[in-house]
Amino acid sequence: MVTLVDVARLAMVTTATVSNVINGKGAVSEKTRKRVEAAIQELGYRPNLVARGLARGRTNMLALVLHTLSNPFYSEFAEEVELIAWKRGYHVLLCTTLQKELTIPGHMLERLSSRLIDGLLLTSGTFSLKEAQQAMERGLAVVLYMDWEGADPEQIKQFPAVDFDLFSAGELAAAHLVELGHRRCAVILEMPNHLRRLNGFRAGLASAGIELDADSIQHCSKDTIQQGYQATTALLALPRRPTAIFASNDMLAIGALHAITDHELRVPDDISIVGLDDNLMASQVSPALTTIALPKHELAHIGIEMLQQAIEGEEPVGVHHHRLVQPHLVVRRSTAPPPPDV
Amino acid sequence: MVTLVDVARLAMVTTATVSNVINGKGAVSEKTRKRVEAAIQELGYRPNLVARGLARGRTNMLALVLHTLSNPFYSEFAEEVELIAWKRGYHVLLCTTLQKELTIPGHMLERLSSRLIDGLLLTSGTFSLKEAQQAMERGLAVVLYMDWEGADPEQIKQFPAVDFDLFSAGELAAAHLVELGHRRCAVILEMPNHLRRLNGFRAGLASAGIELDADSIQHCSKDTIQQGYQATTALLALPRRPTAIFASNDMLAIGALHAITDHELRVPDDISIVGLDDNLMASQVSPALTTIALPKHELAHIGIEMLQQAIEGEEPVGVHHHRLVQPHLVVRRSTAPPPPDV
DNA sequence: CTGAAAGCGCTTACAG
DNA sequence: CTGAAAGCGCTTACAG
Repeated sequence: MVTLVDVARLAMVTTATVSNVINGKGAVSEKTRKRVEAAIQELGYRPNLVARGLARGRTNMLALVLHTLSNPFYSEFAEEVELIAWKRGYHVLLCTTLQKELTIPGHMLERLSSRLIDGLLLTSGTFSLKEAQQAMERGLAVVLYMDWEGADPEQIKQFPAVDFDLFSAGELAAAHLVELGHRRCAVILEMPNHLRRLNGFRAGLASAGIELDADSIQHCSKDTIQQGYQATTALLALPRRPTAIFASNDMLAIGALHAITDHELRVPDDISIVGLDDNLMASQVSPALTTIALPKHELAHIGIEMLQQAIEGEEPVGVHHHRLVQPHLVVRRSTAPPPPDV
Repeated sequence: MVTLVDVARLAMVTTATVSNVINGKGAVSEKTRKRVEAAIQELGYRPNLVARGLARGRTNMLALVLHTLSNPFYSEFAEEVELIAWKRGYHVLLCTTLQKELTIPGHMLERLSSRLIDGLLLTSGTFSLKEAQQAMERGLAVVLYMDWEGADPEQIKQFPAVDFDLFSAGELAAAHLVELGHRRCAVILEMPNHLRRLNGFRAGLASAGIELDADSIQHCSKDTIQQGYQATTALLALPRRPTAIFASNDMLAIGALHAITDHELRVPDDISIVGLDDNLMASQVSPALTTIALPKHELAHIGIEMLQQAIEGEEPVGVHHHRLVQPHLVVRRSTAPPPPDV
């Protein structure tokens, strides 16, 4: 292994100087800089990042903590995060918590707080805020990503956080359906996590004077096609069938699509569907799904930016601002005006 | 930050002894061990993994290099890898190459070869074997994961490698359809990557005396629902419509499902479908997909085991064995005997 | 502009 | 069984 010392020796300077040219700091004369660079080239020198990490007290690694990667939403998001982090010179450690729940809680956090990483990107459903607090106390920068609405607002304030404006997402869905002329709308949603979406949807309908019946709200426990299928089957059995369904997630919406088709009804002719998320499958199913797109790239970007600020200590402690990313409507083929005969 | 020195001071021993009790090596008397453990508890000491990494020349981190996470197959696999690595005390760095193709090739590999990680899990479609070779020369352990069949066999031999037996997967699909009584079969597959699956399928049919017509093979360039839809649409337009379709991937199979349904035909009454992969969606679509399951867990497990051996230098250089993981048939509702009137 | 030196927090032979 | 010491490969004030 060729080290700084080897380079220094060949270039006939001290390691401090080599370090300076590599990091572009300190004043180095043009002449010795050239000499050092030549030596680096000749020896094929690559800095040892572990040694650098120890000396600097910073490793340029982040951990992304997710519940699971088996939901397209999260895996697309993870890929996005990794790309953005990469561009800024960070590596990202992947941490998935779902399958590990049986092991000692906190064990994971301990390993992560052992100076290996500079910061933590935390999505909800993984660690508790109390655990996050502990991580911060051990000197880790922490940013909250997504869906922490259920938590105590006082605690949330302790952290920088980014999220989608999901209330607004619900409103957008309602506005679209109202504009098409629907009045009998139903909702299938994952509870309790998707409450904001429901509230937004309800508010959107309300502003057009439409109410949402209690029996036209179907709860699911997971964001799967299957649960969407079942929930929709229940809706189709209603005495007054809805003309439009808002699904709080694209997976649920796809399940709704299947259920409706299997019941010999047509989307959007008989029933319209609006999803939420705009995952990769949304545009591929048939008919392509009208959905509320959540700009993952933007969320990932802002989150990493905030984390970087926290790492560099620019963030005034205890006064963390929270940011919301705005969703937007993507109209495809699963929505249309309600059938005339209803 | 509390360090080894602090612990040593409190326990009134030297750092070597503290290190020994933490790592459970060297003989330490029961009495001092207790004292050291008490000191660790009292101070809340956590070893600095970066310092340890530098001293040991090993970081207990792996990198998983994937083309993308946006295919459920890969994201499920990644989650599996992370879990297994975790249990063995490794962290995994996520590296996705798809969106980075425009940046300088090899740049990524350079960063990864900077002593940050002990080993590389490489799937195909990411780095070239030449680049992998360079990584090995820089002292990185490398294991090849999946789908390297297109590469030069002489080069492959340089690496330990695991893969699914995809020829056998194709055979299984054929055997199942033959057993149900199908004789007019079609294939949709991603080319050129899925050649082994096709060959296996063909061989399976051949052993029952059935041939595969050239026009009943549809190529796709990507594993997406949409491409499966289009390929199937083409098959449905054939003068002699097939009674069964083998899709080389579940996403394609799901696309086939949609296409058939949209053409007012029924699965499996009119046409049977067999997928390949058994991703999370396979059981959720309607009808649930009969498919050839690729045991990802087993592949992940073996791969990490091989990598660990390579890291620990137990693997004799240049004599790497390759392992194949056997797939199996999962029968669900998308296959049935062919319709009687055909 | 360059060098000599201490330090980051561990581990690992080697004495005793 | 325990200690004294060197070493892992960098970075960072501080002199000069």
